[in-house]
Amino acid sequence: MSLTPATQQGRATKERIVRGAAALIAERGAAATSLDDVLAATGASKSQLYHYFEDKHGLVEAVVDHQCAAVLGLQAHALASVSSWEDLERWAGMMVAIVEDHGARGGCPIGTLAAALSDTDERLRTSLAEAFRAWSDAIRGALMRLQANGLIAGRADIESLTTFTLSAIQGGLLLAKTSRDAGQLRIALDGAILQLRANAAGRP
Amino acid sequence: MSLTPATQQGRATKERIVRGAAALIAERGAAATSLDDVLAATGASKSQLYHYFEDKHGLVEAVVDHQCAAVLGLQAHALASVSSWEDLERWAGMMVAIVEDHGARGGCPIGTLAAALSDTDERLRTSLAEAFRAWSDAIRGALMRLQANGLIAGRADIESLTTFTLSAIQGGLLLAKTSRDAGQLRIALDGAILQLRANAAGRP
DNA sequence: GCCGGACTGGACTGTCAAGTCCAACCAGCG
DNA sequence: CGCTGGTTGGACTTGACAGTCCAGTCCGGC
Repeated sequence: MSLTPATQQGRATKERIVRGAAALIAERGAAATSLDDVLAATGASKSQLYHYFEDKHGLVEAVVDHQCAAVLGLQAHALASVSSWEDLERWAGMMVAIVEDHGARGGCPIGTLAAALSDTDERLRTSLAEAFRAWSDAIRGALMRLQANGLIAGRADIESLTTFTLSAIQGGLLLAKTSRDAGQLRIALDGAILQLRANAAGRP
Repeated sequence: MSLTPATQQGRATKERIVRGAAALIAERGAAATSLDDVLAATGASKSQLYHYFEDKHGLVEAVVDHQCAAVLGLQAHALASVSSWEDLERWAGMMVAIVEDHGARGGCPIGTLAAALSDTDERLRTSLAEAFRAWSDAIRGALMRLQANGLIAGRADIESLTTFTLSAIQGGLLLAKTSRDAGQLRIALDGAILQLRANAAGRP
């Protein structure tokens, strides 16, 4: 259980620690990130860290929540404006561009955390599972909008298509990061979109 | 660079250490596995470990190679016997069954290692990327067999379908492990197969 | 001004894990 | 038998890291 800061200053400090820790953990993993590393990177002191977080585990929890919120914020926003095939292509292009900009390193922060922490900590696993569920919700929303616009057939199994799309995203990100080639993500997303289009409503 | 044992006894010892370490690392991750844990689990001593491996990093390399070989052996074998849609369905069923048997924990050993180590160590990243490439080869082989049997159209883009299939596998495994629900893998694989069937050769 | 609580700096401690070292052990072989 | 080289047991050293503690500082309210 982490303490909620009472002052503006305290909030800033806690925020700074979480952001710094999130950056370090994203690039080297939670286990390989020491508290001293976080302290050095953020210019905070031991007592500040332990003032706001129970222990290292508490910090990691905060980082997980932070990353989930960040990724979901971006995805929910981007997917919320999808209501045509062109929009969907644009969204896919954005995903690939982001990965390319990072030199195809890191992949999806949530995916990486999920792979590493799901088997280690039950509480974190459920947080991550929840994040994937929320991401699914955003995708489902977009698909239903396409359906409402008559682009996807009414009888299509939206639920399965949603899960399938998310798995293509995650798998594509993992392959891209491992092979350092954003093209793998491109192929995975194109494949997923092709699948969606296969469910296109027939001409009226 | 790890030393190759000169005697039968030495070979057995090294093998025992790698297998034990692989099991521990698969369930808790490389960073969370101490050498003492490995020693305790295998009944080996410090000097044995350092006799056969340079250091911990060397052991992890050996474990990565071992896991890649194990998974690929299984996959290459299972995919080599695929030459009809029924075979492919059977293969998918096997994958889901394996995951279910493990209580949807752990996911793909290669995928988990890739997520954790790709950003940490370049040598390991290339090993993992190589493993994915070999896995792709096995998938491509199966698809080309389907194509040769007239089940997939000659003009289909086998290369993209291969990458797409692998990304569905990995994404499905990650979602399954995070949500502790093998059904997510089932959906991902069904989706991939549906996509392949969409490329079915037209009736002659 | 001054009191109390939120916040901060940083020294300190205990634990644990990586890696070293050496004294053995156990073949096979001359 | 005694030597040699591969192998083994386990104590020991060293360093890093999580977590503790206390002496403060800062700031709003009275």
